[in-house]
Amino acid sequence: MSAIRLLVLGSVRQHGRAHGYQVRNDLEYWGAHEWSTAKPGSIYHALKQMAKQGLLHAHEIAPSTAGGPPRTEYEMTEQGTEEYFRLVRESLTAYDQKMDVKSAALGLIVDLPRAEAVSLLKERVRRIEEWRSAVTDHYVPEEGPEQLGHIGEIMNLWVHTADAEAEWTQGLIARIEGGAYTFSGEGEPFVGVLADDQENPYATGERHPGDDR
Amino acid sequence: MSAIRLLVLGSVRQHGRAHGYQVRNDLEYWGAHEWSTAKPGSIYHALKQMAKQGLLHAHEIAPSTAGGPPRTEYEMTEQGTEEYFRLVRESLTAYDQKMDVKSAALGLIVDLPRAEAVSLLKERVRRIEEWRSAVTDHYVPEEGPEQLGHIGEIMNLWVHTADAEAEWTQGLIARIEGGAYTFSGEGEPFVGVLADDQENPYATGERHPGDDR
DNA sequence: TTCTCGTTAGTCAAACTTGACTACCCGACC
DNA sequence: GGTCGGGTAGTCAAGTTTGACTAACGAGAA
Repeated sequence: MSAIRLLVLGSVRQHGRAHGYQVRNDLEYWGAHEWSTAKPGSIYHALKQMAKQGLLHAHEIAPSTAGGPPRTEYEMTEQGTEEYFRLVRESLTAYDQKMDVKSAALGLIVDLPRAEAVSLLKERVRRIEEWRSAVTDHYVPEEGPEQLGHIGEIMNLWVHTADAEAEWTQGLIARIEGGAYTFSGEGEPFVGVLADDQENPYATGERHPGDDR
Repeated sequence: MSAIRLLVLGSVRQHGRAHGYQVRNDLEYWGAHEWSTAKPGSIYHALKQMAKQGLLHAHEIAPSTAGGPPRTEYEMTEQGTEEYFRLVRESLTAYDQKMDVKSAALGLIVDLPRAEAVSLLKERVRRIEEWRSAVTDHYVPEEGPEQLGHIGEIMNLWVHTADAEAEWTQGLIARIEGGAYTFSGEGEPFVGVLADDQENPYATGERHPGDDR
């Protein structure tokens, strides 16, 4: 599953009520167009789809004074909030080496209480290690690893990547346990969206690092 | 871009001529259903699309004696071969942190001459380092990194991942330069596809490590 | 004999993604 | 006073992916 729903729900939730263009701007502000499928088409599609499924409630709104077509504003439903937290938790614990899901989950992690964030990350590390030993056990043929030829390098890369990520996650856990960042229920949350009147420093259309796709 | 075309072209090329089910089996043998979008629908779609675009040539064939519907066999065209090598080269050098493309490229790297493989991998390392410095330069705000809050961890993860991959790639380069594996033009190639009569040890439907998606 | 199961080979609708496009308004420039 | 660029808000067709489904045949069980 892609990170698009997670990102869109996260944005709508922080606004309370938002229209597509606002969400689109948030995601651009977060840099999400560079590491996920967050293009206009996907965002509007996700909004409509989730409205159809009852995760969001849609309101038709007259065109803004700034010009442009009439907008649709979306609000979280109870069901949407539940789904949002389910997705955040799942994305934090599931090891599936997809950059977009990882990055999105990391950006939204502070919507959880600190203790839960830590325990989910520990679960993630546990699963990475489980995955690692399953792979090394399963894909080493009885005739010895030479049988795999250069194909063995694929597994080698996976394992190396998994190790690097586990190590990094341990570091993150330590930082969070050490009191870094502001989590849910700990006072003024980190401002992760643009206010209505705030300009977006990244909405320039200019090339950014990571624009390699 | 996904890895599906690369994988399908790689499989057809090694067979000389192949029908969809054969390709599907190869990809399963390679484990590709676990780290890429290689499901039946995608495979057959890619074959048809590439036939339409002139990368493959399609032959209608009577049903096999083993039962089932009539098959279509595909053969590489000149254009398809060109596109295949373009894709392999591009996938080896472009740093876009997509597991599927990386794994596919690694599996097909021996279709290139050894010297070229090495120089493409060196180019890859160069690009990773370029990307790294672009990211660290660009995303550290003037007011100091604290301004980013927990969002900075996303960048932190990227950089850590990039470093791990660069290091691993250096290791691979060393192994290849040290004479490991058999590359194009070096005699009997590594057998990377299933012969017609060979059973597929992985086509069991059984759960494998990495089935986390 | 008939039934069911597994293998062979592929199709299809629904969902999602891509990239380009529309239409409106405002302010600046010439 | 016209028009040109840029911001606002979104649509659309074409391409891709997903997951479930079909249909034919052979082998072995009941």
